[in-house]
Amino acid sequence: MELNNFKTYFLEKCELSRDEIAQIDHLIISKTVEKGEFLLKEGEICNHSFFVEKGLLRFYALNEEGKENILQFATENWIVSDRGSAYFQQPSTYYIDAIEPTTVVMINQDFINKVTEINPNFRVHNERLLQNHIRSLYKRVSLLLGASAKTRYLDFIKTYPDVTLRVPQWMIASYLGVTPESLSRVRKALAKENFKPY
Amino acid sequence: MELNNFKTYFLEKCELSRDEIAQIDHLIISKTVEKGEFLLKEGEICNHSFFVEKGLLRFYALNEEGKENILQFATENWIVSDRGSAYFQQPSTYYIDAIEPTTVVMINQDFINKVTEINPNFRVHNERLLQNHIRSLYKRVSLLLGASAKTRYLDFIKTYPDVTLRVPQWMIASYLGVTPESLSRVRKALAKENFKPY
DNA sequence: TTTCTTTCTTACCATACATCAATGCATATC
DNA sequence: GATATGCATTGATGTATGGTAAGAAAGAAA
Repeated sequence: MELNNFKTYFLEKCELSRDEIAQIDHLIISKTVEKGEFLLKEGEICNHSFFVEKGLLRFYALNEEGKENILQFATENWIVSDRGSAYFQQPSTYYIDAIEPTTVVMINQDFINKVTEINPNFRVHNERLLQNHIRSLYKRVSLLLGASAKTRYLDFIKTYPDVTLRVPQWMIASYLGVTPESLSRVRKALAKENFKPY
Repeated sequence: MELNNFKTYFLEKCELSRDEIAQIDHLIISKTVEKGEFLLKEGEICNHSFFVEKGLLRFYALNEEGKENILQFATENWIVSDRGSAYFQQPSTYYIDAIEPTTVVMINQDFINKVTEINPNFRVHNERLLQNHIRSLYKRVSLLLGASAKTRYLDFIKTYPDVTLRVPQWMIASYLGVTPESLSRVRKALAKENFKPY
């Protein structure tokens, strides 16, 4: 297994040297899952972060009526995890499954400790990830509080054009907090006003 | 100024000793603002985190139409900040103002560096704050995606009973993403089914 | 007290979005 | 080829919530 995305990520984003990466090579554990397979289910403790080497994951919750609320998608070079579950060692209330056949690198606390030991810069990178995450969540909340389905959809395809093309429409609807039917109508209205995303 | 809440917080939550707190005493800067005064406005870089010693703050954004979307309230012992703005040194898109006359402790990067130096345990505490923050944001997004105004309101008064009693209803409405009128109707319906929060 | 201001409520109507049900249209399976 | 399955669209209708406007209630100020 090559895992080139993962290694490039560490070289460029985390500023590790090739030599440093070689030192942790034996700790890199990857896993391949089929479409529909789960990496995390409600009730489990989420002891890994999943780096998407290839493929597409979704992170979602079930509400009381059993409806899926998609909180996040993750394509190549994204990391997804219920960090809270890992951090507080509490059962997760979320699910992670694969929308496409997907290869992930499984990052656990051991791995993080080791990398931090080799290069303390990794800690800085990790914090940047958290900060970015919070920012995107703030934006998400703002949009959900105030914006129409149309506005939210336009923001989505602008922010995640790659995801837009790879996931079924009903999942985008779930991410936006509307029904698939409503999203279909939003798209129809946009088409009528001659909107071209690409 | 006594700042007992702040010091107790550091003693208990951050596990600093009295001696260690004495060492940073000269770095503790507090500020008192009147009701309606701002601690942060859109366009400014948010170089502080604000620990609420006494009073009540709100953290909000304005949408395109000028409507306030309240993202967070902060009562005694809470910390509020646009950490993203501080971290990336970019102008904030948010506002922080006082709902009650409020005394805050202004925490800047210098302060954080100094405390971390004195007691590395502070870093752990800081990360716990971030993790908790992300968890609460996830929950918020889940509720906004799937739950009715009534459900969101019930969750709010359960999660923040103290805030519920101290802020005007139209601000709770703004936090929930509904109009004050709608919230009033939700409350009426709850009263009719003989709901007692306390 | 009286007045002024802000907040909350209520009534009426409008609208965005949900729900239900039918149809179309691919792609997969037999 | 026929048929099943999953997804997108459409129409009819329902419902939750929004918008407007007015009045009631509660504080704040005079």
